[in-house]
Amino acid sequence: MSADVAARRGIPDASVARLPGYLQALTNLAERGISSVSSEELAAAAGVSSAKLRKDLSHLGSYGVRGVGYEVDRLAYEISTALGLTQDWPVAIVGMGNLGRALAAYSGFTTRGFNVIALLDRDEAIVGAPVGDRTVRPMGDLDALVRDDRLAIGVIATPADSAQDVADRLVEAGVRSILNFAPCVLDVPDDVMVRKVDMSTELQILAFHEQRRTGELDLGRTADVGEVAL
Amino acid sequence: MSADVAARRGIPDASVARLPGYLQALTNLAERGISSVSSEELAAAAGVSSAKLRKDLSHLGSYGVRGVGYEVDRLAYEISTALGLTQDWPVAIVGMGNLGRALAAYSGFTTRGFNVIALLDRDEAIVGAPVGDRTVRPMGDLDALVRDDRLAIGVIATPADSAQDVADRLVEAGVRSILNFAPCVLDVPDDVMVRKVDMSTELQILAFHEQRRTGELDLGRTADVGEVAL
DNA sequence: GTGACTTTGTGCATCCCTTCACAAGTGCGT
DNA sequence: ACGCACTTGTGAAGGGATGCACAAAGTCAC
Repeated sequence: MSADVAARRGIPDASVARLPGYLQALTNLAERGISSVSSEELAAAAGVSSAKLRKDLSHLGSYGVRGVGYEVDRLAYEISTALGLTQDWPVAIVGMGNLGRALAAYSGFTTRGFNVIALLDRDEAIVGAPVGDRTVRPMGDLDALVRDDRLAIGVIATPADSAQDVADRLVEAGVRSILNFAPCVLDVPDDVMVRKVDMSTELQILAFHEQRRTGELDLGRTADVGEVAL
Repeated sequence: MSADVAARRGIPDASVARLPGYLQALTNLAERGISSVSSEELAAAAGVSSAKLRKDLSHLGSYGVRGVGYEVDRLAYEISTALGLTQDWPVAIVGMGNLGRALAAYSGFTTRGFNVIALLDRDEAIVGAPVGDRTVRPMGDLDALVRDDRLAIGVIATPADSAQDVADRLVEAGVRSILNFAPCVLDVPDDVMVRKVDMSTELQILAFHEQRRTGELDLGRTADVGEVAL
C-alpha cells in the first residue's frame, strides 16, 4: 500500500537521524546470535524509548510481528534499505592533516555502505604522499572522480579557512552531500546537503550543562528551590 | 530582572546547541575588525534565520540595541558567560589510537574554554609513550585528576567495545560530562551527560537523502510530482 | 479450537520549537 | 524638536516530535 511511498517520502528528519542507531544496535544483537528482539529491548539497546522506536519503525513499514517482536536480520535489512546502504557510496576525504589521516584510517567508514575512494589535498607538497595504502591526490581529480567513479559524498577535514574553498570545488564538481568537520558554516546551493561535525561545539554544550550544574549547587546553599528573590 | 534566572535556568536545549555557532561567527567578525552586527547579518553568518537568532539571544537577556544591532565583543562575552567558557574546563582524552591522537593534536580544543590536561590509555604498552608534548598516562590516574585538577569532562576515543568500560571508570572517578566518539550507546547514571559524535551516523544520514534524491529523479521520468498512483 | 498472554502499530494529547508579525525603542538627519 | 528609518524583543500562531494508552493481531499451551 502506502508503505513504499512512506518509505521514500515522509520519514521525519528526527526519525532518520535515529535509524543509524537502531541499525547499530541490531548489528550488535546479530553478532551475539540474537535473532529476535522486542521494541522494548531494542529501544534500550539504542538508548531511546520504546514508543519512539515503534513510531520510527512504523514510518518504514510494518516489519514486526505482534506478540513476538522484530526479526533482527529482517529489520536490519529494511533499515539498511531505507537508509540507502544496500549500495556502497563512494566517499572522498579532502584535507590530509591530523584529522584527515585519522578519518582515512577509521574503520567505521568501510564497515558498511561506504567506500573511501580517494584522499585529496590542496597542498601540492602533500599530493603524492602515501597515507595508509592510498596516495594523496590533487583537487583537480575531483571532476574525474564524480564522472568516472560516481563520487557522491565529500568529507571536509581541512582547517576552517580553506573549508569554503573546498566546498565550492566539491559543489562545482557535482558533489551534493558534504560532511564538514571544519568549525565553520558552509555556504552552498539549496540542493546541496551539509552536515557538520564539530567537537568544539559539543564540548561547549557539555560545558554549559556542567556550569549550570555547579551553579545550582552553589545556589542550593542559600535558596532551595524555585524563583530567586530579587 | 529575571534575565539572570533565565540565563541559568530556562534556556531551551535547541538554543544552547546553537550558541557555539553564534560565538564562532562573532569571533570571526571580531577578527575582521567588525564591531557591530545586526541579527540579520549574524544569522546569515551562523546559518540560521534571524528570528531564531533573536529568540535564542533573548533567552540570555537583552544585549542588543534597537535600530542598531549587537556589539560584537559584548555579545561574544555574554554568550561565553552563558556557556560557562569564562573558565577553562579541564579535559581528559581516553584512547590514544588514530582518533585520540588526532584529537590530542586538534587545536580547536585549546582555542578557548578548554584545556586538555591528560591523555590516557588502558593499554599498558602505550602508557608512557609521548604524544605531542604530553605523555600517555594510565587509567589509574583518573581519580587524582578529578580530585587534584578538577577534571570535569572526559572524551572517549576508544574502539566501541571498550567504550563502556572507560565510561564506567570515568563515572566512578566523578566525571559527569562525557563526549563519546565511539560508535555505541553508553549506559550511565541519570546525572551524567553524554554527547555522541559519530561520523558513521552522519554519513548514513547523508546517504538517506542522497538516495531519496536519486530515487526521485528516477521517479520523475514517469510521474512529475505529487502522489504516486497505485 | 479456544482462551490467555504478549507485543506491535497508531490515534490522541501534550509539549517544545520555529516562524510570523508587530509594537517598542533607538539613532539620524533636518 | 521632530519625524523617519531601522532593528530588537516578544506575544501568538503553526508545525513537529514525543509520550500515552489501547485496540488489533499474533503466539503458545493445552
